[in-house]
Amino acid sequence: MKLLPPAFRLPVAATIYDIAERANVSTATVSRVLNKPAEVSASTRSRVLEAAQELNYQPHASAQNLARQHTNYIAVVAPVVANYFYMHVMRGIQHVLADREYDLMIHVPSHPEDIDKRLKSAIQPGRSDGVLLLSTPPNESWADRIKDVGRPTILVDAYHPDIESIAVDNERGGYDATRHLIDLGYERIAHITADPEPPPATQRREGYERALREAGRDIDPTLIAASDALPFAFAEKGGYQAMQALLRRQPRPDAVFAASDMQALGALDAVQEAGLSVPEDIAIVGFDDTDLSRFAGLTTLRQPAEAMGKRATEALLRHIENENQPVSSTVLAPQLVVRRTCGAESSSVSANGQAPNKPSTASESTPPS
Amino acid sequence: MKLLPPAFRLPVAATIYDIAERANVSTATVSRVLNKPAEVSASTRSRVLEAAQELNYQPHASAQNLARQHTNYIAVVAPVVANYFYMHVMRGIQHVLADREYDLMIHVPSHPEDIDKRLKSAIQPGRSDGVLLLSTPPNESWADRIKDVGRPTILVDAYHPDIESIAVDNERGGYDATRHLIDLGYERIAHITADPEPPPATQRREGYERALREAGRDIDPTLIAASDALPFAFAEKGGYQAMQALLRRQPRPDAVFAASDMQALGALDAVQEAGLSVPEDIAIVGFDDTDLSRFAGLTTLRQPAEAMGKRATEALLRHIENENQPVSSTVLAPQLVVRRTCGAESSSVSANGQAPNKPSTASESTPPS
DNA sequence: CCTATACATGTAAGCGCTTACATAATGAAA
DNA sequence: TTTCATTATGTAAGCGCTTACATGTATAGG
Repeated sequence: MKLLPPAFRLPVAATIYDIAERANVSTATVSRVLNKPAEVSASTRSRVLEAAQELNYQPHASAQNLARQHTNYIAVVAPVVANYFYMHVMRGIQHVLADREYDLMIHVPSHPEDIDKRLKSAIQPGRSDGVLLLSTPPNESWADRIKDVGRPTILVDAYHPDIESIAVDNERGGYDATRHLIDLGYERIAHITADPEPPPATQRREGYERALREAGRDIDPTLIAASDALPFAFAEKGGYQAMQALLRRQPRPDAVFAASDMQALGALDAVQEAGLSVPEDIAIVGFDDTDLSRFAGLTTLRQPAEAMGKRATEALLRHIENENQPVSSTVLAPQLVVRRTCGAESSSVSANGQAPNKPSTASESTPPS
Repeated sequence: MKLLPPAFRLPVAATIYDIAERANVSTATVSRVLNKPAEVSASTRSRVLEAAQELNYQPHASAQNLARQHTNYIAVVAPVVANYFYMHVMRGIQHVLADREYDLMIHVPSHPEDIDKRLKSAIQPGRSDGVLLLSTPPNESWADRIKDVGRPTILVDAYHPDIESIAVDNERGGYDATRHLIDLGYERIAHITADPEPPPATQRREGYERALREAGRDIDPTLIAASDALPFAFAEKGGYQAMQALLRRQPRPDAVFAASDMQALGALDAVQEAGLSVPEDIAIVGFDDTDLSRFAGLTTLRQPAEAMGKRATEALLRHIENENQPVSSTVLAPQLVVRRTCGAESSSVSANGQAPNKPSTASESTPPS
């Protein structure tokens, strides 16, 4: 080991070769004491450990990944980062990964065309051991690709028959939301969705329509407003614009079910800006139940985001760690959270608008694949 | 290439060897067409490309990382995921990374003792090309370690003389918040912090104290409430508990400056729960300006989180891509955002509690290091 | 026609680690 | 003492890619 003055010593990390030399053993032995210490005698083990200590050794992750044929990385692709729903899903993911030796890699497309690039990256060989696709339903071509590559993959808030998935029952949520509004006596119930309409939005709309039909009402297409889905379908701005359109209808709707909380919040803004009040003039129900909704007093359908993240990650690890798990798709029931904006203000509501806990209606099913 | 029936073909990815064989060239040539296509003749280039196409080739990331001696990964370590401030910082990071070929790795400690493990992982050889430390001030030992390892590192919302950093002027923010309350005529201005107190909280408290002193008032230690910092110092629960304590003081404080918006929101809850109202009985000012605050009508000091993420990432890339950048530390001025909870309701306020845009007081300085 | 030059491709040595297999050393059984 | 396990260690071949260098081939200049 030739010494150079500190200023000129490049910060080049020690390798197992350095340790081997210093401890007078082969690199194989070094590797063994680091990975399966039981297989090496106590005396050389301590000699090696000491050398490693002195050299401040840290294994080179890429080299390990290459040699071991796995990375201990989990890739997640999500449409956006700064969003309450994904944030909570991430918390769930992070929660189960905390005790395990996996690191999290996150891929977020910067625009819709970027999705392909991100997906490709996520399933690229040597990049991750498994991938979590949040609100990113794969088309057939991608589904094939995923199966071909054989990289364990779980869909969250999306569905495909051949890939394990976990999602909320969106149709039911849409139904429950609308039904709630009907029961409260609203007459002209509008709906806010996005265009193009992501699959979950479609299902929510279908639930909305079913509730209306079941109540013997016609579906008035002029009461369904689809806002521009870019950059993110469920964003606040879309709800704001869609609501503005709805306010121009004659007669005006007296209630709105928005496909997301962010849209609902945008709608709320638009209503108030028009000098009307919620829920007196127009009632609003959202979908998601982000923290924001609590503060805004939004009535909404709760998606158990954190739980979804947790369960998805557990499923993913199961697939990574034992081959040949059957693929299952589980659907969670969303839960109606009644707050201020629907005008159902019957029971007392706590300071922050949180409704008293309703009996849980959550249920789930894991249909055979 | 021996063919097996599909069911038995393990999904083993094609390598450059497969391509080389199929295109009748050496692996060096394959690598060249993939990386520096200009150096190879058009005819063999297309032959290779075709073979790659047919084999559905994707390079093995770990192998590339090992051979190239860099990963194109950026590691970020943040104390929590599900938090509005970090979410926005992340958005900034993601935004600048979008066009570049870097992927994001995120490390979040599951509890305070876990930080070491995460930091170690973040700077481990072969794991990232650079690291962003959010609200994670390194102690001396870690600072040394980081310098030794030579991995480019940027501190966000933290400071260390030897490491590039970007943060808001917390002392000034604390001063401005308190000053605002003083100017509005409040007499007994309390403060909510955390215990142990993270450095930014200390600075905010110092600003609070300076404003008080400057106004010729005494600092009443019974008006400074420090809540339990776990699991996350700036969390809602802490503010709630601290506020409960403050409400027991005689005479009661008539205003509170909380070290974070989440704490402020918790405090707001506590006040309302006690049957008092904001701002009539007690005024509240927070720090951060998350979206939550907008909906809650919270007066607060805005930290430009997204901009911080952006600039930190740009700085990081600068360090990664050209050696020997000088280390600089930049501090941004926080900006007072007046809303409902401080009782300054002079000007009209838009529907969601957003104050009309004040002239920006933002400024910044980049002291020589 | 010979040589110098440029360009295209191949050879092989890494990058830092893991691991199957071979070898050596030790002690117990015969 | 010889033999056979058993255990500890070393040897070397990968993992899949990149790249310095060597070699080969075509082209232009003399």
